[in-house]
Amino acid sequence: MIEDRVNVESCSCSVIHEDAVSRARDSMPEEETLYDLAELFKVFGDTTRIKILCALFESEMCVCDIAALLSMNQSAISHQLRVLKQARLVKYRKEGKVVYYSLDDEHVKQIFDQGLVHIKER
Amino acid sequence: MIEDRVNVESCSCSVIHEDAVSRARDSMPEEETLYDLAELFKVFGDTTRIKILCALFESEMCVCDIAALLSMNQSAISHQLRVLKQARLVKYRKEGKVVYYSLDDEHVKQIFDQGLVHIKER
DNA sequence: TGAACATATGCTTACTTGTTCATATGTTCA
DNA sequence: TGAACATATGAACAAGTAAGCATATGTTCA
Repeated sequence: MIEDRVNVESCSCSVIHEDAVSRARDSMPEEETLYDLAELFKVFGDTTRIKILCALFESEMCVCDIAALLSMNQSAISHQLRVLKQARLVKYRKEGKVVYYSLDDEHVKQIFDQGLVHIKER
Repeated sequence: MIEDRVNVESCSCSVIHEDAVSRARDSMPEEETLYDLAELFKVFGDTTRIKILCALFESEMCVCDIAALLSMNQSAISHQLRVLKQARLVKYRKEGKVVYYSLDDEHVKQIFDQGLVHIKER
């Protein structure tokens, strides 16, 4: 062996701690899981959506209510509710022409609260 | 009163459930808190950063190790570590020219795990 | 001191994303 | 049926962002 350090393509530098790297590689969840996880947190990563979730902690609400609460137009809220719905963070029920949104899941609040704990300390 | 429904500016529709809206308004954390929370989750909302955090669950690592592990170049990792550092999710120690990064906080894993629980069910 | 190396950073580019506007869908009620 | 209304959605635009390149900083060691 001419080189005893492994050069990985698209990385200009060499592995310093082989053991740590391979342990990390072994413990790493599969690609898809990590992707889904990032997608989930991405949904939490917007002020409008955070506010919507926060509002729904209190009670179910229709689109108009949320729009009024946040002083935003109905379309913007509707678009964001779609994102939340796709992430299975909210569910809805229809009553005539009114659509009521509520939390789909108890984890939502737990994730939210864990985040709060982090930003609150210091 | 000619109108008994409140029309809020920049919202084309009217409040349907006054009580729910005002309750939500009262329970809503202050603007800054919600903003910070969204910023925090935004940091979790990227596959590269998720992978970096995941690697650091196992042990501290230097920039080159992480770059090799993720098959990405050193610059990209360094940029992302900066973001993680600013969000106080990772800390670092220097040993000569090598910089070792590790988790700053126990919440990181708890937030991570809560997210995992959500995506794993169904 | 100077070469080698680990890391950081400014700039640029390609891509993503939140919001708005206009309009479509679907429901109620006179 | 048709007007009024709640919601959804497609297109367009502006703002934000991740990654790469080039280079700067700072450390070690001969």
